[in-house]
Amino acid sequence: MEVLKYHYKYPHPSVTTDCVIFGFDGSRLNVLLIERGIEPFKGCWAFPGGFLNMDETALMGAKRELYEETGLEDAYIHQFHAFSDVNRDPRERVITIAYFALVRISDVKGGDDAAKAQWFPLDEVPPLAFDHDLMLREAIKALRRHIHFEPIGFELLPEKFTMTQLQRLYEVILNVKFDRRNFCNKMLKLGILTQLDETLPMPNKKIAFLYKFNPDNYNEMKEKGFRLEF
Amino acid sequence: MEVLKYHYKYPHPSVTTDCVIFGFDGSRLNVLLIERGIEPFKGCWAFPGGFLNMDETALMGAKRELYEETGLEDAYIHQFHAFSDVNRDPRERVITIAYFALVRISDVKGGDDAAKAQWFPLDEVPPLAFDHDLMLREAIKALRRHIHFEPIGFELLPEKFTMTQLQRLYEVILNVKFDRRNFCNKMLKLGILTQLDETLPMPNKKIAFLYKFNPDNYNEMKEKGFRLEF
DNA sequence: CTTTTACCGCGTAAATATTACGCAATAACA
DNA sequence: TGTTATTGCGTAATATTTACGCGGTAAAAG
Repeated sequence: MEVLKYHYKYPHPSVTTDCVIFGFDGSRLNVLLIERGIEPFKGCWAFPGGFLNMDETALMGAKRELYEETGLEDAYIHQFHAFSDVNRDPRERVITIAYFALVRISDVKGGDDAAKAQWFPLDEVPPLAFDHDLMLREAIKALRRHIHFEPIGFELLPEKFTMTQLQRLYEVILNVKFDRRNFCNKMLKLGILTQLDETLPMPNKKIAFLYKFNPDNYNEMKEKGFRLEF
Repeated sequence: MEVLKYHYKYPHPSVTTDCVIFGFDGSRLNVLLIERGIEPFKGCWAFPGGFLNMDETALMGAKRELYEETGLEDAYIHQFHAFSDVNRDPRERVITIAYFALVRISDVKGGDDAAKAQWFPLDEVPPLAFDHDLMLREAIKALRRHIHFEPIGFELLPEKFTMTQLQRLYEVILNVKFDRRNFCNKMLKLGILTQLDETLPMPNKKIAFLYKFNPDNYNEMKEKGFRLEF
């Protein structure tokens, strides 16, 4: 029998970090899910996550989970809620500090983990393990609020992108429709975009200008307090 | 010697909830602090908080802390961040799920706790125990963001209030100055205020109209997605 | 007792931002 | 070769925000 090494006078909950990883496929917002290989909820899909080590912060834990599943080390990552319902894990009391991450789907390599990982568009997400359905709703709400204070969309697009791609992204995240011309004017007036000389190298339709994100202007705006209204 | 009852194969952190309680004294935003009676940080001021019981959620724990210090049961309360730095508590690994609460200072009774509690205006807050200085900065940031999505100011004012009081509150929270006439117009146009026939019963200056918050209209707006821009 | 000062409520005009479209050009597709 | 979808470049109407003016009241100051 295994020796139990850690003794407490009062019971302590387990603490885990979960990471809701958002990606944009050009038309829809996706999340990366893991198929659970063990009970409970074996065979169910869930967000990547795991127990927090005693020498790492929650942020470090979330980054570790992200790295294990995607190979990415520098993605945008943000804590949005701690979930603490008493019976959210059937095994024992587990408190989860949840983060969302924004990544480029094309940058994601297969994880080190043997676990099966797969992207799901938001409207095709299957029922999830634990309270992860709730977690997803909260992550989306947090993302929608966050987008008003930081132009996080750029983390989801390729380095060079067309205005239409950017518009689609904002429309999908906020679940609204914009007029193309008005959206373009507003975005350009912000001054955080640089128009490139290049045009779309893979033209299905008419050629379109490519833009890239201008980090100098963006960081300056962030200092002064960014506000993006739609 | 005490018997240690709870055994784990892997170490578990302790989990606590802390509650940053905001109050408005008519001209400044205040927080309620507790003078610590025990080590560590004995004699230092800190936010009320304590260990989470195994049968309560973090929200229940935060409400319990709030009740113990203020006697209030129905105050506005909102989770804003989980703090997880490895050495934030010198005794052991402690993770804190932090909430902020908005209360009317006049409603606060002395707590059940023997602990010494005292209101401090934000610009007179002493150095705090643990990482509570950081916690306060994060709470203020969260409050400032939150005010754009919910008219939380009403939780901090008396039931009947003058437009000037409301303006002061918003100015103090957002750290800006508004034109009195423009602020008034904007607020009234929102449709969440009801003007009362009464006037200020304690007139230092000219008599001023009293308003109250109209919960029907407010709740309706919240359904449709509230956005308060300043 | 008179003046000063600080509020209060009620406005309005100018500047700015948002919204709703028009239109010609390009390229895929039938 | 016409149809359709998409791109870039506008502009006019509308709404919102901002910056003030004015007369009145009351406490405080001279």
